[in-house]
Amino acid sequence: MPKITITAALPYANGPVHIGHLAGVYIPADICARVQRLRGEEVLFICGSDEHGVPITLRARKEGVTSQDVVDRYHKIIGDSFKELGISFDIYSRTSNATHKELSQAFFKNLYDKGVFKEIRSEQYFDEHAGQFLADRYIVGTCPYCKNEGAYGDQCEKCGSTLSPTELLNPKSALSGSVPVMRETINWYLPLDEIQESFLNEWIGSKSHWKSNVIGQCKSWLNEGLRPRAMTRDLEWGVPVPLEGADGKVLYVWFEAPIGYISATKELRPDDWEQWWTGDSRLVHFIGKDNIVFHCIIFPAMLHLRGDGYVLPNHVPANEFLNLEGQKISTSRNWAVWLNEYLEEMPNRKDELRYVLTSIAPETKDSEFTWKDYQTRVNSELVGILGNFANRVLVLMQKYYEGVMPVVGAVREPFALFDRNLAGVSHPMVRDYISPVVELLNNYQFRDAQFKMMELARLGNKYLAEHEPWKLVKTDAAATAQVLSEAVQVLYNLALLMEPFMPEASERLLLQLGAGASVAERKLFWSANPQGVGQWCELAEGHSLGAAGLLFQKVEDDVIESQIAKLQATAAESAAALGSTVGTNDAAGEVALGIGDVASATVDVLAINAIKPDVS
RNA sequence: GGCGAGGUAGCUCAGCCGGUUAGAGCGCAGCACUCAUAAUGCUGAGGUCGGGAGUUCGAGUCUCCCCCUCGCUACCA
Repeated sequence: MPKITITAALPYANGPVHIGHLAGVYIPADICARVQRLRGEEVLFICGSDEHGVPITLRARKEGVTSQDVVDRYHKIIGDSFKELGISFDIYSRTSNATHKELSQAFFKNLYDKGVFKEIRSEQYFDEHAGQFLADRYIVGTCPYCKNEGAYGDQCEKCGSTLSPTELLNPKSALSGSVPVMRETINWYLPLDEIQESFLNEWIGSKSHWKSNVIGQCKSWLNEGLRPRAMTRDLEWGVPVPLEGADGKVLYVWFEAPIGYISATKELRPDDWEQWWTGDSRLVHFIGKDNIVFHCIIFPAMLHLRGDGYVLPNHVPANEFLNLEGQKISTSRNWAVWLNEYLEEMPNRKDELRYVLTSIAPETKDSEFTWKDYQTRVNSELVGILGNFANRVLVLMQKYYEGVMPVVGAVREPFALFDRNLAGVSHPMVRDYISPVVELLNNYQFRDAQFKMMELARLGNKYLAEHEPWKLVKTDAAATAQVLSEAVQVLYNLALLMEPFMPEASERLLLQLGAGASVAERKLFWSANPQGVGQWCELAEGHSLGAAGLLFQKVEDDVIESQIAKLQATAAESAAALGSTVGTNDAAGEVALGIGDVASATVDVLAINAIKPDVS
């Protein structure tokens, strides 16, 4: 049986995690990891903070602290909030630790010794004030085409032209505002062009089962023809290039960060980590659409060139972006719902967030989160359909049988929910509900899988409405026992089926059913036969149910209103702050960041412009 | 600008190797029920499937053109 390595994009330690990240990456990845564990697969779920790169140094400079201070702060905030939400990473590591430094340097050295890299000398802009080379993005000047004065060294946002820094008129450093000078430098490039024909075209071509957005993006790059890409940068903050005479150079973040998946595995399993990366192992990357190219082209290219049996990704189910109240999520404009704040302000509503974000997951296109929709989904689906079904069943059971599963004599057809002559995968409930959920999960269709799960709750409500045990109890004791008993079994299986989506609510419900949550029973449910399709599980006659309680609480209007008000207030505040710093030129400062940045987290470059350079 | 992904009911989204009356949830209207957090169940209204042209016996579904949104565009991550 192959091992399964599931990775979730490393969040960039430049800000907290928001609902866009969760909906696109961490919740689907968590559901996937939980399902595999329940099925008894050998799975590792790997993540950690991505702590290098220019934007972190800029934030540190802006705040007058060290880069390490910045990443320490966000690593803690991000890690704690993931843990509290119940994202079940086997490890949440970070790229500033020693294991990672050592392993990524070794990886680079290995490729270097194989003669993989091209050594290329080039002239780059250098900021003498700030004492560092400038990434194209951090050179600001006038666009040669449209004369926009706020154009970046790589692109003019106004007219959309792709630029190179030397084309900019009046170039200035976004760090210090000073005029940069050209300096010669040397960097090591990954020869993507050389392996396009021999490897990448065919490899990508073999991935016809991948999502259209992922394939499309890859083909777009391949069609253009790949070019060598620099794997080192002239920067202080990062993993030093492990070569003589490479002082002041670090590994490119996109070289080193994906290796973070491997180093985190090594940190977790020092003795057998290699089996997860070079053995009989399947690799799945959960990411947002903005880093498809890095996970589908560059990292696979690195692994391929490394050879040594390294596995290539089996699947990269990248998602699109989540919008918030009709607008793109934006860190610089503070237009986001931050996980750490949600957890504080909406206590005991973790599964509600998981549920809502799964039901609107941007699996095929950008999708939309609104607080009103959140309220509706919680109130009408979790409270109204699921919680209510659980509550009606449990209350009726207490009322009529004091919570003890009644003896059901001969099953009478008119009151039966399903044909008891069918078993295993042919069992009607398995065939119509459990198998489809499993199949959708196997297919990475988490939204549909969760919806199908909810249909079982709808079925339960319908079954009660059809047979009306509260009426039946007055005329037909045997039929009442049968109907309520079957309703309990539906609820029990529903509780098991809920687990990957809403682990805490599942646990609560199992407790109310007096079923605890034995591992054996879960395994039976999730992997009872070779297809990996679950088995219908039943509570025995005489079994005592636990105490009934409400599974979910309604979300009141005032809670929603205050969240919306907060969002608008903080956005207005941040707009005012930006406006005062950079005048009218505010919208130009958006730079998307982060390996895990699935929804346009941004930093304001021009605001940094106003900060005194630290020349010491 | 180039490339890629989208544009389907009031809202949020399915459907798209072309094939009978285009689906779901929410919202809305009516009915039923009263075990349940006024929850649930049933029925119904509601769409010229972004616009235009074409291929076809037949087009949300294929082709071409146009409009709009989002992403990528190689030194942001």
